[in-house]
Amino acid sequence: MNIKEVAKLAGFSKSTVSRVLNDSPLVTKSTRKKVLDVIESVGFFPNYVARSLKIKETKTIGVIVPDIGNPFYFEVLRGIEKVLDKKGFNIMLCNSEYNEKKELRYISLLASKKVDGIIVAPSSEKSNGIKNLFTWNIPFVIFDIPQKKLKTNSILVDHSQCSYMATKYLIENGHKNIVVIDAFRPPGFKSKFILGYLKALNEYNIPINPEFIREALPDIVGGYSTIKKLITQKLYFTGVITICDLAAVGVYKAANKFNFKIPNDISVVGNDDIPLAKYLNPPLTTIHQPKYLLGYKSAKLLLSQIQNKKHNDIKVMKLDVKLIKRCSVKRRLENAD
Amino acid sequence: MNIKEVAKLAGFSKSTVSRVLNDSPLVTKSTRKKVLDVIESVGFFPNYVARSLKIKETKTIGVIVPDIGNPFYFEVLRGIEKVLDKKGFNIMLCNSEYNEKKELRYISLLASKKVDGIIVAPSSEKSNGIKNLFTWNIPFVIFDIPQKKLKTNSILVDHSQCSYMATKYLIENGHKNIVVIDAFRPPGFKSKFILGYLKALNEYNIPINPEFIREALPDIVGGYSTIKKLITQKLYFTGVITICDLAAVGVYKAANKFNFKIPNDISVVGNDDIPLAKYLNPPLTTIHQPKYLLGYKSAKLLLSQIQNKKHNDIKVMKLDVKLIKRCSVKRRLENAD
DNA sequence: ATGAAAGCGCTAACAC
DNA sequence: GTGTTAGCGCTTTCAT
Repeated sequence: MNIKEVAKLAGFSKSTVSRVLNDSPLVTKSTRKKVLDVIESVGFFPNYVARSLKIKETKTIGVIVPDIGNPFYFEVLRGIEKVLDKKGFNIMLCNSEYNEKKELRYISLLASKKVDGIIVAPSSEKSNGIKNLFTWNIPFVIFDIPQKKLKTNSILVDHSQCSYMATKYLIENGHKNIVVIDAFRPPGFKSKFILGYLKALNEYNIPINPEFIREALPDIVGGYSTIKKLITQKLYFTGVITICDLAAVGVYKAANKFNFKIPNDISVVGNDDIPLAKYLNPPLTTIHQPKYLLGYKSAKLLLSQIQNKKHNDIKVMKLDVKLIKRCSVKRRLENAD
Repeated sequence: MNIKEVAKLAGFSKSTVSRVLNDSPLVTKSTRKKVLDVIESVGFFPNYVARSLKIKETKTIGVIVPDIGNPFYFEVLRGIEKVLDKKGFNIMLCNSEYNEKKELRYISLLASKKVDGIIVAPSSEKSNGIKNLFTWNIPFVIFDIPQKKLKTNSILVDHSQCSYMATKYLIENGHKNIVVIDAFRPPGFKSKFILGYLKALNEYNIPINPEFIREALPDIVGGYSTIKKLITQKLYFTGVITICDLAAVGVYKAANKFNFKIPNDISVVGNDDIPLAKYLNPPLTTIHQPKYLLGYKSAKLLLSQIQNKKHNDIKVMKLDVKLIKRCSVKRRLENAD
C-alpha cells in the first residue's frame, strides 16, 4: 500500500494525498476528509525512507557512547531522549566500546544512513572519527571528552576540576598517599584528570609518586584490577580517586577481596555520581556531574545547529560539578604516615 | 556526490559503480580498482536511504524499552547490541516510559521508518501496539512481558517462578508478613508475579493480607513510596519482595528514612540482579535473571525470523532464574509474630 | 484547489 | 563485463 493506491481509491492524485499527509493548507476540507477516510480504512502509513530520500532529512540522530553498560551514559541518554522525542526525532544508539575503529565504523554508517546529526562521547581525546564529521559536514556535538586541537560544539565538564576537588578533599582529611585511577589516554596526552590531581598535590606540597598514577578501563573491572595490582605490589596508599563511579565500585570490590575496609583502610572518592552511588556500601563520596543536563543540553545544541544551518559559530559549554560528601572517606590523624 | 558523479569520473556507468559497491563478482579487477580509486579520492560514501528504498531493507532494528533508566534494560541492550552489530544492524532506541500511547507512537514511527524488525519489552500485558505489529506484518520479538491472549515470538522469564522463590525464601527464614511490590498491571489482569507469591503463601498456610499486595512503578520512587505508605499506615510487615531491584533500592531508601534497619527490621528480596545489587548496603538478596542472554537471544531470534521470512512458526523461550542469597534477608525466630 | 511530471540516489532486470 | 533503463515511494515545482 502506497500513496498512489490511496490516491486511486480516494479518486485524487498522488500530490493531493501527499498534501493531506503533510497538512498542506491547499486542500479543501472535503477532499481532506475523503483522503483521510481511505487512509484510515486501509490502514495506510507513509514510507519515511522514500520521504527522507526526497527531502534529505531523516529525523533521526545518531548517539555514540563508549560503554552502553555505564549508568553515566544512561543518564545522559535520558536527557537526550527527552528533547529529541519531543521534536519527533529518533535515536540511533551505537556503542563504541572505547574502540576507535568501531567508533569510526559507526560514524561512517550513520553518515551513510543520513542521520540529521550526531551526538558523541568520543572514545578518546584524539578521535579520527570526529575529524571525519567535520569534513563530511555533518552537524554534531561532543560531550564528556573534548578533542585535542579541535574546536567543536561540545557540552563538557571540567575533569581537572573534578579530580582537583576529589584530591583536595582527601588531602584535607589527612591523606597523603593517594592513588588516581584515570581512563586510558592517548599516548603523550596530558590528561586533565591527572592534571587536577597533581595541582592539588602541589598546593599541599605532597610529593608525587608516579606509581600512584594509573590508567584503566573506566568500569568495575578496571578499578578492581588496578587496586589488585597495587595491593599485590605492596604499595602503601590510603586514598583513591577514580575517573568514574563504576571504577570506584571496582575499588570496593578489590578492597573487599583483600580484606581492606572502606573507608577505614582505603578512602575513595568517585566521579559522576551515578544514581546508585548513595546506596552503595558504604555510600560513595563522589563528584556529582549533571548527567541528565549534559544530555539535555547536547541535544538542544545539536537541534539548534541543525535548524540554523550555521556550522560556523561553534558553542562550547562547561557544566558545573560539585563534591558530594558521603561515607567512603575517613578522616585520618595528622602525621599518621 | 553520488554514484552517478563517481561513474562519470571513473569513466563507467552507474551500474558498474553500484556493482563494485556491492562486491559483485561481475566486474574486472582493473575496473574495480579504477572505481575504488575515485571513490577513495573524492571521499564518496553511498546513500543508504536510497539503497533502502530500492531493496526494501534498512538494516536497522527498533528496540523499545519502558524505562531507559533501569539497569535491567541496559544489560539486555548490551546483549542485543552484541549480535546486531556483528550482523551490521543499527539500533533505533525508544523509551516508552510504561506509557502505552507513547509506545504506540514509537511503533508507528518505526513502521514508517521501515525498520527490518522490532524488539520490545511491552509497556503492559495488553499492549495495542503489539497487536499492530501483527497486522502490519513486521517481524518482532517480545521480551520480559508476555502478551495476554497473543502468541508471539518471545524470550521470557517466568515471573511467577521469581516471586515464588523469593517468597518461599522469606517464609523459610521465618517471615509471615510479607509485602509484595508488583508493577502496575492492566485492570483485571492476574499478575504472574502475584500468583507466585500467593502460591508460596498457600503452600505454607500463611493467610493472605490484601493490604500487602501493592502495585507501583518499577523504579526507586515506586518502591520508596509504597513502603512509605505502608509504614505511615502502621501496617506490620517484616519481609518485602519487589518486581525489580530498583524497587528494592526504593525499599532501602524508605527503610533508611524511617529508621528501619535492613535486614533486621525489614528483609527484602529483589528481582533481576542488576550489576550493582551485590554492592548495595546491604548486598541485595535477589532473583537473578539472565539479562544479557535475554537480549542476546531476542536479537538472534529476530534475525532468524527476518531471514527465514517464516512468520508462521512462533518461538517462545523461557530462560532460567535463580535465587542469589546475599545479605538483605534475616532469619527470624519461629513464632516471633 | 488539484494534477502531471520530474527527480531524490540507488539497484537490478535486461540487452549487448 | 558493462550499459541502458525502469522504478522504489515520496515531494514539489509548474501548469491549469
